[in-house]
Amino acid sequence: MKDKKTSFFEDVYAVVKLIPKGRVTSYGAIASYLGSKGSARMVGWALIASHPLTDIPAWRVVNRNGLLTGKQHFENANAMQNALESEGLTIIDDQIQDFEKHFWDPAKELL
DNA sequence: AGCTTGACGGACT
DNA sequence: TAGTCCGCCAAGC
Repeated sequence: MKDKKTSFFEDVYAVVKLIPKGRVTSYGAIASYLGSKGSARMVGWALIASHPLTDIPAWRVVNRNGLLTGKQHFENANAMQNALESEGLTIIDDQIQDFEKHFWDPAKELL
């Protein structure tokens, strides 16, 4: 469709919504899956716009270090960590433990 | 119309 | 190994 209005955002939302419970992914992984690898910032920017949507489990998206860098953008920084722990994850000092074990790569899992 | 910032990531020193 | 710089793309000022 010429209406390529398919904003980078909508694409990000679709992937984030597909993240299974108890799993997490990184901005770069999503960006790479979308084809805009290198523009991980855009993914984060899109998630900011996803705030009012509340249908986007943005808390399942962290940086490649498994660090909750974006918790600051949530209404309550504790909400992000709490949500992840509620899904069976362990977070210490805003860092996900065994992050690689819970890592969910759309380019592989979603494929 | 141009500069700065920003939920990142990778490369370089 | 750790610290620093540059690059990506869009929005705000």
